[in-house]
Amino acid sequence: MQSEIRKYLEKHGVRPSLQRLAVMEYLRTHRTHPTVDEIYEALSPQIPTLSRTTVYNTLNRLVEQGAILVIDIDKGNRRYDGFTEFHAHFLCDRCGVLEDIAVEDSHFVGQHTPPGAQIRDVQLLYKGVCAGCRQKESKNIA
Amino acid sequence: MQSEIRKYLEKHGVRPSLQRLAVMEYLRTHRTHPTVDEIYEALSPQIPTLSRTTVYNTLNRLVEQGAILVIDIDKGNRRYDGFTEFHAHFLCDRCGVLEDIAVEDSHFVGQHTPPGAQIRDVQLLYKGVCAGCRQKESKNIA
DNA sequence: TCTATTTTTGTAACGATTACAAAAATGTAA
DNA sequence: TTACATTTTTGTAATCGTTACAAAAATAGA
Repeated sequence: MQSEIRKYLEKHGVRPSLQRLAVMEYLRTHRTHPTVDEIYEALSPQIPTLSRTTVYNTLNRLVEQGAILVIDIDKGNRRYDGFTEFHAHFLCDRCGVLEDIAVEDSHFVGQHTPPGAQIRDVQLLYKGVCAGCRQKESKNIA
Repeated sequence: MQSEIRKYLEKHGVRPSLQRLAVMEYLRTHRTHPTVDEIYEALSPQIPTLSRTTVYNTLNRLVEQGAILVIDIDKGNRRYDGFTEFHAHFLCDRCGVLEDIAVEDSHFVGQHTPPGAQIRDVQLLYKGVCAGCRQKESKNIA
């Protein structure tokens, strides 16, 4: 596990420090698209000296090097995705859960390019209300 | 023109005050996906007493009522879109320009819904470098 | 070991957005 | 019209995620 993460970082030109390994491994083992604070809180017990700034720095570096993706949704906190293969996301407006959606990419990638432009990234986001929140709301009304 | 904007607001349950009409009309006549500040600066000459807070309030209200869309891209400022029919966007990483892209919506809307969820909005964003910025960069290198 | 470079850390600053309360505008009823 | 209630606007202060910065710690190379 750890050695795979190490190779993954090196492949993307990121030196595998303790903190970077921990952040990268967290993203690879938690497909919840966590925020900076969620990552910081989760890793603090293991790395008591960890600083929030380090988490910010690390994530920014990983994004620059193409090792992870940023997802900017709604207001507030940025979220991160350790898996860069093309896939869509579903965001629940109510509880904020953000899920992966498998999508055939042929309809998106390489399509709809403005003349002369070069596309580097395609983001497809579905927004709405998840099954759980719909159930809660229907109970409240009834 | 003005009366159409007025009808549009009323259709969405928003009372057509002077400020709201101005913001809504600005979005319908400038398809540049402006930021709060761009809207504020543009309308200040016409409405000298205009407050930035009013622009924020108005935009939030319009979004709530489904009259306009928010686009959260990268870090920094939120951008607004006065046209709610489905279309994709292209964002230039370099100059920040955000353009509409006409897209056949059959591949997206109503597709890929997680079980039990209700979809309200679909956002498709292409990121890359626009024709103009590519040209500038190739000149700098040569 | 010694030295240069990179990384981490904590604090302070920044900036977009929101909270809040007062002032202004608008609507309604007599 | 007047009086009163409601909505909207406005300006300031607060909030909060993120970044800037400089010192401390860790790491790499000779």
